[in-house]
Amino acid sequence: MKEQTYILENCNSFEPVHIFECGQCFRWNKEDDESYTGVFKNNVLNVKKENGKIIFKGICDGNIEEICKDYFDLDTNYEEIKSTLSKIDKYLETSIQYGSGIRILNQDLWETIISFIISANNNIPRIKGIIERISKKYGEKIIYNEKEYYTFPNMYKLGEASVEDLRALGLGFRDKRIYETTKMFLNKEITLEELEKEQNIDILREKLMTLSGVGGKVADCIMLFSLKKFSVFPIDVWVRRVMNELYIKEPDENKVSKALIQNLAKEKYKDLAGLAQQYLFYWKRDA
DNA sequence: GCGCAGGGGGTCG
DNA sequence: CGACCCCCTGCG
Repeated sequence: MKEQTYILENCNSFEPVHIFECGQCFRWNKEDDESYTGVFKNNVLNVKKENGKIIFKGICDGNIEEICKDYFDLDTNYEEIKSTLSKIDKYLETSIQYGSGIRILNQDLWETIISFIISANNNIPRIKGIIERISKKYGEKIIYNEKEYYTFPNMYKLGEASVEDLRALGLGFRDKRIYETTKMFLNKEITLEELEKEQNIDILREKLMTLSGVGGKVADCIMLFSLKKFSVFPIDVWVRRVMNELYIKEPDENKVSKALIQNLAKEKYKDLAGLAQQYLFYWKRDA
């Protein structure tokens, strides 16, 4: 495959560091020149912001412009979203200024399911390492700029791994969960297609939660980061901390129930709660 | 430098 | 509600 280039101009809502460091993805790494290189589907891409232009360059399985438009969700109007959210309160206004270039990626459902099962009780450097090792062992190799990259394995390839194989890759207690979830898909107890077409969020959430290793938080991340359900509001320790600090002000944040935070988020942010979560999370986690 | 404790984007029983 | 694998990080 040949290298392709696509340049995006006049985009005020696109900042590589915001997009790749806001916690939605695990396979993008910063280069020495501040650009980011990552693998998604069968593509290896480098993304660089220079003089206000976004330069996409890499090896793509198809037309680079179409692939970028889809993956970076370039047809969604973030100016409008940010304007709506900024009017809600001063916290959101500040956080949006801080993370003005955040975009929610259109990530592959299968990869997102497995990645967020791995994320449970884990930290980002280790999550990235595990996913890299899985890809290296079960994915396809792509050479770009004389470096080796590996695609994330499909369910059939990952299905070749035993629980012991997974344990050897450093998954820890998540080995069994990944093994079981993969088997559920291979046995067609559940399909990616039925998840992709399900529009009812509550039903979708329940279906996802039948998977081993998928609880409420992971299900919400999958819906937000892969299925474009902008209204869902994943609550992790950071988001709980922020919401308590800003609005609830309970001395012991652990006493604040998830339900209370969910209701608050829905009431304040409505159908854009998931995006509000990203701005707040990125803002307060860095602080 | 290196060794060691502490803890981490939650889920499950 | 406690256990859970194992790196990764930060301190001594």
